[in-house]
Amino acid sequence: MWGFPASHTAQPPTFTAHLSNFSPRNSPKPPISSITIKPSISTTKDTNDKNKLIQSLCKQGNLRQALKLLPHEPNPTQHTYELLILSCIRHESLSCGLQVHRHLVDDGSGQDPFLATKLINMYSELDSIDDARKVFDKTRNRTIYVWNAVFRALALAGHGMDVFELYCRMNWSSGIESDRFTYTYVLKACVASESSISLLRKGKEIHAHVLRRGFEACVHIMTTLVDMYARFGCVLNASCVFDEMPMKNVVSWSAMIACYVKNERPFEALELFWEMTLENRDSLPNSVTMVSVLQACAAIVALEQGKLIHGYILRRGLDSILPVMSTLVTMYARCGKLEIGQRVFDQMDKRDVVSWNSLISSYGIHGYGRKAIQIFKDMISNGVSPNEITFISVLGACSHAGLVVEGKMLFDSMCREHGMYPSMEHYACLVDLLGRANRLDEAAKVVEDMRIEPGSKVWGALLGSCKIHCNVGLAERACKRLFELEPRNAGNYVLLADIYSEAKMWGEVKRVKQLLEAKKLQKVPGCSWIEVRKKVYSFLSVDEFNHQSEQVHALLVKLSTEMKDRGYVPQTGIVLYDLEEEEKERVLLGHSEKLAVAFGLINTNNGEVIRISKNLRLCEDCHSVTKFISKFVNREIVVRDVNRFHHFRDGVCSCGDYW
DNA sequence: TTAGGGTTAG
Repeated sequence: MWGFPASHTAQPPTFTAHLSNFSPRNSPKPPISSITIKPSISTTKDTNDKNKLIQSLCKQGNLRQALKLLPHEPNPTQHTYELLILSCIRHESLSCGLQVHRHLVDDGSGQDPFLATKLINMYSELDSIDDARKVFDKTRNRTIYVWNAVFRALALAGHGMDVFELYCRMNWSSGIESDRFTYTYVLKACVASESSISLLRKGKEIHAHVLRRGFEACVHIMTTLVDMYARFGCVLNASCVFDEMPMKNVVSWSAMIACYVKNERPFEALELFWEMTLENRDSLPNSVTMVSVLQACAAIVALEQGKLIHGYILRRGLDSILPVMSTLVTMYARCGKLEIGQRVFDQMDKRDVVSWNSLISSYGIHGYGRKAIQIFKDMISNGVSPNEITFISVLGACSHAGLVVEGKMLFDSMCREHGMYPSMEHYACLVDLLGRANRLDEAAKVVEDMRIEPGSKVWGALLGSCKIHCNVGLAERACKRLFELEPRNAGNYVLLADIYSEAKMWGEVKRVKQLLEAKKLQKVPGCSWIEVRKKVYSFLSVDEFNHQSEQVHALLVKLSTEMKDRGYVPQTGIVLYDLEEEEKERVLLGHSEKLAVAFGLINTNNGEVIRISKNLRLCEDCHSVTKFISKFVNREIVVRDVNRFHHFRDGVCSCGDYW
C-alpha cells in the first residue's frame, strides 16, 4: 500500500554491528513529499507529516512501515523516537531497535537523556544488556532517570555487582542523589546477582542509606526490603521491617506472607493471612496473596483451612484468575484430595500450561503415572504446548510409578518432537527414573553421557537411588562429586552414612559421622504435621515436648507390642547412633511420623482419614509400621513425604513399596 | 519517563 522509490522499498536492514561502530550517514535524505500515501492518510508538505505518520503507524502496530519512513526528511522528534522504541519493545525486535538507535545517533539525538533512558529500557526488555550498558556509557548528561534505567536493566539481568559499582560512582562523583526508584532497583540487584558472593551485606548497607535519607515511609522501598531479606532467608529482618512500616498495603502484606512461605514457615504465613483478613480492612488480600496462602496450606496439609480459603476465593471473585486456580488444584492434591483438585480443574473456564502442569504433577505425586501421561497427551491435543516444567512433572510421575519405558520415550520426545533441550532437572528426573527402578548402571551411564556438566541435582538423584538399592560403590562415586559441589549439604553425608549402615560397614558410618561433626553440620530433624479440627499440630522426631507426649508414647508402645506378636521386627539398622538395640527401638518409635499417626488416632473419630505430611522421605520402618496400623485399627492413613503420597489402607500402601 | 508481592517441579 506504500509507494516508495525503489531504493527505499527494501526491508529494514538487520544491524548486528556494535553501536560504537555507528557513523553519521552522508547520503541525502529524500523529502517526505516523495512518499506516495494511499488512500486514507493524506499527504501534505507540512514538516510534521512524517512524525504524524510514524506515530500513527506505531500506534497501529505497523513498525516495519514506520521504519521505512525514517530515512526521509525531516528528523523525527523526541516523541516519535519514543513511540518507535516502545514499538520495538512491543514487537520484541532487537534488529528494529538497533535500526532506530542508529538513526537517532545519526540525527544527533544520541545525547538526549530522555531517549537514552528509553533506549536503555528497550535493550533491557530485549535482553541485550551489553547494548543497554553501552548507551549508558556513551551518555554524558546522565539524569537520575538515566541512572535508574541502567540500575534497573543491570539488576534484571542479574549483574548485581555492576549495579553497586555504578551506585558508588553516582554517589561519589556524579553529583546526583538517589531517589526512591534508585533504592528499589539497587535492593533488587542484591538478590539478582550472577555472582556467588553474597550481597546481603550490601543490602544491609542500602537499608541504612534508606533510613538515613528518611525513606522509611516509602511503601515501595520497604516492601522491596522485606522481599530482599526474604530471599536471603533472613525472616527476622524481614518481619522487623514489615512491623515498623508506618503504612502497609496489600503488596507489603503479601510480600511478608510470601516470605514465610519461601522460608518454610507456613504457620506464620497462615497466621498473618488471617490477621490481614480479620483485622486489616484497608488491605484486602488479592490473587497474589491467595497464591502464597494456598502454598502454605499445601505445605502442612492444612486441608480444612484450605477449604475455608477456597470459600474466601469464591466470595471475593478470585476464582477466574489462573494462577490462583492452578495453585488451588495443587493445594487439594498436596492435601491428599486429588479428586477435588481434578474437580477444580474441570470447572476452570480457561486453562494454561501451568494449570495442566498442576494436574499432571498432582497425579504424579499420588503415583498415577499412566493417568499423568494421559493428561500430558490431552494437554497437547487441546493445543497447549508443554514447557520445561511439564516434562519435569510427567517424568517425575513416571518415576514414582516405575514407568521406565514410557519415561525414556518422553525424555527423547522432548528434543525430537518439542524442540527442547533437556536441562539439569530433566537429566535428574531421568537418573531418578532409572535409578529407582534399579537400573543403576544405566543411570550412571546417563550421568556420564550428559551434554551438560552434571550438577548436584543429578548426582543427588543417583545417590538417592543408591540408598534405595544399597549400592555402596556408586554412592561413593556420587558423594565424591557431591561433597565438592555442595560441601555444606548435610543430607548427602547422612545418605552415605545410611548406605554404609545398611551394608553394616560400621567403621565407615563412624567416619562419615565424624566428618559431619568436624564440619559442624547437622542432620535436618524429621518433622511431621497433622491437622485436627482445623488446627495443625507439628511433631519433631524424638522430642519429649511434643503434643500429648505421654499418651502418644503409651499408644505407640502398645501398638509396637501387638505388632511384634505378629512378626514385626523393628529395622534398627537404619538408626545411625551407636546405641543398645532397645535404645535404637526407642529412637525408631520416636520418629515424627509415628508420633503424628498416634496423635491422629487419639484425637480423631473412627472412620476419619488421618492425613499427615513429613519433611523427609518416609523411612522403611515408618512405612511398614503405618501399613500395620492401617490394618490393625482399620483406618485409612494418608502420608505425604517429601517426594510423594502414600495411601495406607488395610495393611497395603498405594506406592506398592516403591518409593 | 521509572517502582514493590504470587502461578506449575523433582
